[in-house]
Amino acid sequence: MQMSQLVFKSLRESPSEAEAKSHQLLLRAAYIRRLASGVYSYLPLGLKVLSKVSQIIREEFDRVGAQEVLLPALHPLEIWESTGRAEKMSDVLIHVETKGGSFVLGPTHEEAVIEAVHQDLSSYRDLPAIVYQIQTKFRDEPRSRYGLMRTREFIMADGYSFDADQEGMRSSYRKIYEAYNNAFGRIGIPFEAVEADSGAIGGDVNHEFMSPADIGEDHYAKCPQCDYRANIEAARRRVAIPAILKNLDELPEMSFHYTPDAPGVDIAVEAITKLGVPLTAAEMLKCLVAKDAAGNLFMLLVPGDREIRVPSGLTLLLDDEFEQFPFLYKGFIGPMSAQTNGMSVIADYSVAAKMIFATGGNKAGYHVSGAVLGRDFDVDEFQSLVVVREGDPCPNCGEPLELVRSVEIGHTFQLGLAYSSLLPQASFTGSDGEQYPYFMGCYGIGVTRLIAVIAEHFSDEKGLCWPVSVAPYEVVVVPLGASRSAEVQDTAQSIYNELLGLGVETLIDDRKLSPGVSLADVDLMGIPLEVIVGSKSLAEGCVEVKLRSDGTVLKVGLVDAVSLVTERLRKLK
RNA sequence: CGGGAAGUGGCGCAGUUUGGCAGCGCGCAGCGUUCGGGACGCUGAGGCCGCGGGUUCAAAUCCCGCCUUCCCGACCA
Repeated sequence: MQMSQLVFKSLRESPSEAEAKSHQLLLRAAYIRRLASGVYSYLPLGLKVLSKVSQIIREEFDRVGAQEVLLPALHPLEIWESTGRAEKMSDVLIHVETKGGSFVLGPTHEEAVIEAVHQDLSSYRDLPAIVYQIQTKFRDEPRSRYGLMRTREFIMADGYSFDADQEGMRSSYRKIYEAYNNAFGRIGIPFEAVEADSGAIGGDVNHEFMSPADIGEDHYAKCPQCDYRANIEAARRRVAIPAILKNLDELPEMSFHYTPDAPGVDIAVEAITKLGVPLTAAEMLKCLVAKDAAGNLFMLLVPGDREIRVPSGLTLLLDDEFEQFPFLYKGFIGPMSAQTNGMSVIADYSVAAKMIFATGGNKAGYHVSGAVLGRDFDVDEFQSLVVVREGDPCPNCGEPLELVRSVEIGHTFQLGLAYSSLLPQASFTGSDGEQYPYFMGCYGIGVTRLIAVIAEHFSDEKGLCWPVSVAPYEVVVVPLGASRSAEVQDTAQSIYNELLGLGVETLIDDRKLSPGVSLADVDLMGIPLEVIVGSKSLAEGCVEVKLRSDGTVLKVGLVDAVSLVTERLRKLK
């Protein structure tokens, strides 16, 4: 490709809207252009990268036996109503009214894929099957940001597996897990698979693939000692529970304190301390009330200095929901007699370790101190209920955990029967002639987000710096002063032709520009290998081969130039 | 949805305080001189100053309303 023909013009300064490095560079080097907030066009260079990333993912899906399909982006509203997700995911759904009825733009494709394949997977003989697509998704993000990082329209590679039983599902899951590791490995970015929370999609075991990055919006806990890795939303910590519990008889009585204007933990601690009972936030019991889908109430107990991690399946009560329960005094809730009021009590393990707490008095304006586990309140179940912090003990080995800022680039779910149990058509006939629901899995890679992550990771002060696996071109030939020197012109042209002839994806900067501009543009663009042809080195019978990633330049004789380039390319791959 | 900042030629910005010819740098077009790391001279094109209303002899500038964009937070398969 001749750069004079390429739809490309670099920007010397980045548009003020761009904050993240990847966003700035992708705009400056003419890979993408913004159409609206969180909506981007891919220019020729951007599309080349997108195609390469997609192709790697495609090959790895294919390698484990998944079959590519293409599902619609436009979904009849009814299929979303059929699983209740028109309601559940209403925040992100973009609605489209047409002469033919109400539609939504697909943010994900569980319903659509079932509609697409269930006729063809109607017998146990048809299973297992994995299909995938690489397609545009639409989500009405409340806050798109960081260029391709979080957008309202983005491309995802999403796979769906269909199995006859749980063991089959696990086996399909392992295949995709492997495919993901291979795909991210080929691209060459750092990543780790971590245990994850299943969130709104629901289901059983799942993993997130995280890539550490400064612009990451997620954190995961990592144990430096063992292989424990978990998303902050799923991470647990170890709590040591003393073997000998305190003797109840020797403990102080529970006493009430009048703390009228002290609903939160911090001000309650202050108020109670002022009343002559010194206290820290850690000695306070934070009591939150949540409900499950069936409307059952749960009281969740964590130490006052910790943030709660709400178990999946539960949601905290909203303000107006509190009013439905006269025994709940918001800001003054305590665990005493929770069971009598129909609540199950779930406490963090650390509650069992400490046993004595100050907490809400279950009366407006009152707190208590000296509430003792097993005497003044009871716990139905202990769990790890707090959001882990840097330094918390690893649940496996007890070493202090580290928190890593990262970007979610992929997610794999074992859905089990979560969707197939809701949709009668999501079933097959077993060998006994009965109908059974599919055991499903679903898997997603944010392809366009990946581009942002790659750009973020592979860039320096000069610009982008793509790994060969996804670079828009492998080599760029840069003649310096070609308009003044027929020799430079001819040499560059013949190297270019020769590389093209060998099937190397090559670009030549045939624009009539001064050398500084040309070299700066080419660096900004981030092509892995630059072949610089100038009169100075030509006088010695040489050209220069520059490795963009580390800036090293190798002078090489004319006759060896092409073979050196192809050899270096081979090494880089 | 809450808090903050900003919208002036393709990009970056000044001008708004104190109303009075719409400017600068980059980019773009032409000519010439340059030429191994974003060169220079001359000439030129390109603007509904986000949109709508109001005040005024006069509005980029003051007032009211709206829209858009970005940042922080809430949210997030």
